[in-house]
Amino acid sequence: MRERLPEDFYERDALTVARALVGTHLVHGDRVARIVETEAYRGPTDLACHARVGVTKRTRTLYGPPGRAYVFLIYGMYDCFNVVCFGEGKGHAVLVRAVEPVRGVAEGVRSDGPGRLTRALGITRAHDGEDLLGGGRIAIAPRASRPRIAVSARVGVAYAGAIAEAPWRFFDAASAHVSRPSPRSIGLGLKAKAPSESGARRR
DNA sequence: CATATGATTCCA
DNA sequence: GGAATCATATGA
Repeated sequence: MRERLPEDFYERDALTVARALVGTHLVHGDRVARIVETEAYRGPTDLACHARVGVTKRTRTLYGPPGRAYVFLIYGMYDCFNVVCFGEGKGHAVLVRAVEPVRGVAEGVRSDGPGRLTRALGITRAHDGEDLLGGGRIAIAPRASRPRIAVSARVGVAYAGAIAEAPWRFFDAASAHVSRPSPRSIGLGLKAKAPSESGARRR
């Protein structure tokens, strides 16, 4: 069996884990793919995170122990794969948004995008709560080398307000399998301004 | 019980 | 630009 990331890898803030996961390998059975894009979701105070509604049937896994898969259905038709992190009760998780096929994925099958990658790897809601640390079907193996990592705001969470602009998305700057082209490189200090959000709102 | 909506993708 | 499609959350 391939080496797995240890428990303490996941026992850190989602922001740290999200960055560290870029370049690692996601394994499901004989299918292997390299993670090239992630996003951090940081618990109840993060208005884009499912943890904002507290512990419910759906968020039970999210609020559970680190190192487990949190898989949920989105838009009635796609499964999103996340890794629970930080600590039990924290509600932190990292969404894997894109992978590049390494082995066992049919030619021509796309795996850029959270819905596409679960389909390509055969991951479904049936895997929700699976332990990634033990001998389960899904594993994450350490990366061999450190990719050049770019940063941007998260995708598809505009409803969450100002926190949607936080630079909590990480991706391999050299990968051709990222779910969408590098937005502006906000990693270089040039931050795009959201006109509607600037002067108007205050809470 | 009724209704709104989303960490998306695909098609026109 | 808009539809597809359904579990979850929220309010009556």
